[in-house]
Amino acid sequence: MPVFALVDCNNFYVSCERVFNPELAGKPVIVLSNNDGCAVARSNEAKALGIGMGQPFFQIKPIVEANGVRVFSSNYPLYGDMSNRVMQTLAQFTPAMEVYSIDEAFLDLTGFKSTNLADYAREICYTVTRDTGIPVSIGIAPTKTLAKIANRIAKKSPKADGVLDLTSSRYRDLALERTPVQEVWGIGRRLAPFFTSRGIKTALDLKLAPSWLVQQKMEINGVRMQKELTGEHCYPLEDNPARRKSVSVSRSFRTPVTTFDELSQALALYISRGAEKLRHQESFVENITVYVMTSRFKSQPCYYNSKTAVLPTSSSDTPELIKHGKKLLKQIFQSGKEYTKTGVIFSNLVQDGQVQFDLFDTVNRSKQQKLMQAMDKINARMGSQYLGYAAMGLPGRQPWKAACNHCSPAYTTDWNQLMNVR
DNA sequence: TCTGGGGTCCTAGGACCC
DNA sequence: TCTGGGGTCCTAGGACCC
Repeated sequence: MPVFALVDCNNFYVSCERVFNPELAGKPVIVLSNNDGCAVARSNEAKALGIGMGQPFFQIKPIVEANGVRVFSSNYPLYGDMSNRVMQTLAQFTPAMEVYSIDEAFLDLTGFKSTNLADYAREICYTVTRDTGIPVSIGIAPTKTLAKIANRIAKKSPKADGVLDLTSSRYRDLALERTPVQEVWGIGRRLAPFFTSRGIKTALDLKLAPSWLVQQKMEINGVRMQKELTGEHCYPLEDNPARRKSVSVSRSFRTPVTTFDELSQALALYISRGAEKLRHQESFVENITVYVMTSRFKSQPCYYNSKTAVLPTSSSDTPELIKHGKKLLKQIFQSGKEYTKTGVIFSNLVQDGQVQFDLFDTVNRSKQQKLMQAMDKINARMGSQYLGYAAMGLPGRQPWKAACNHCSPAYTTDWNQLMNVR
């Protein structure tokens, strides 16, 4: 029987802020999404005040002000770096692991029979907190879906106190009974009402539900989910992450943008970020999609338009991609609209050596690549955007740039922002 | 006034081919 | 009057995840 341990950081972004700001302990804290839009991480104290996941900041402002909730803009360089530290610590405890997201990892504990798994998990929790400052919870089970459920209870139940082992089938059904169906991994906001309206309200109900019903609604994924709930594993540990199959970059604007020039500057910046990601994983893009949109929350209908181009020769060259992107943007830009967002999606990625060359290509591609390598090197050392293209507009003169009114310092990734200890 | 961003997988259906 | 069958490939859209 395989054994999976799902390790999940508690209120991860908030915990990262607390590491460098210990006076936040015990206080309500939230971290906002990009552009200071929504609450995407909440301390337990903030949850207790009724602040929901993904709630717009302007809606919760009264609660924030009345209770002295500490607010942070999201600081992804910091969270990314803290995540790496947590993952490195976890790697010491298992022969194989899958980094599932910025704050979660599946550990393969198959064959750790001689060990008391719950004790071992507590040791992991202790070590991660000691070495990184981040508190974690652990759920253990023979399938990933059950490990997710175990983790959720480990986090919530005072009795479990951060660790729950469901490898023995004895308490499994009890755990499933205590798990609302919408909390099951793979049941989202569409499927949940479908099942609850048919009397399938808990994970246990879902496990026992007629398989034809689940299969009819969810196809192959429903079959797998029911099997996983019974303890038969269908999803293996993916310990060798493949390259991304697509790369996208988009941001909401601080205030709506109306001119082509500003829209085009923002797009150029996002394309250059995306091209960096491509080069980082040594991919070249074949299909480039550009889109624009206006607000979804206004009385007039939202305008959304996108256009895709197939490049004659796949590329990861920033200026070349900007040129293509601008051409696409021209085709979908309509004046008189208040744009709130633009973005680029790179799809059909190929690797070096698979690039299909255009017979009539006149570009010196190896020279191009050397230039990009040099630029990436300089930016890695001097800070991103140290070298950029004029097409992005000048730093300090990009009024569309997202709001970040509550940002903490990049404590661990920028020499100029190290912590001062007095 | 103010509502995030980046991914994956799956399927249906159309285009096209023999 | 009456017009096949079986593939593949691609795309758009829908669902989910964090």
